[in-house]
Amino acid sequence: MDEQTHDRVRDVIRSIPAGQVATYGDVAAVAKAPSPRIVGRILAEDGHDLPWHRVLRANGTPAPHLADEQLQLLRAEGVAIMDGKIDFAAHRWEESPSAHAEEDDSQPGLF
DNA sequence: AGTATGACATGCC
DNA sequence: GGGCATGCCATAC
Repeated sequence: MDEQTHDRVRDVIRSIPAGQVATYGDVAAVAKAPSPRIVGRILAEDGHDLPWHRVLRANGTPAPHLADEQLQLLRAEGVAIMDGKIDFAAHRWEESPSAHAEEDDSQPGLF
């Protein structure tokens, strides 16, 4: 598996500031993951150390089993919850790939 | 070794 | 608005 993608996804999620949220698709896009599914899988595998609660679905609603924890954690960070759903318009994390811009092509040391 | 599934997203009908 | 199919990778059986 690609450690780079794996690491990038974790890095991106860690880059999400408190009080803001992002969708799997956004994280996948910023982390340059081949598919948003990878993001969900990485969270399930190695996301225990990451603010996984800041990652939501495109609908603004987390997974059914996690939704309860999600909403509480997010609300604790100051996120506005609209009837069990996150207010995207108010807390959508601005994908700033350039902000942490790692090398994308790069063969480190191969230059 | 192959099939099914999972913290998903997107396109089409 | 809801259901079906596809892309992708790892784990479980």
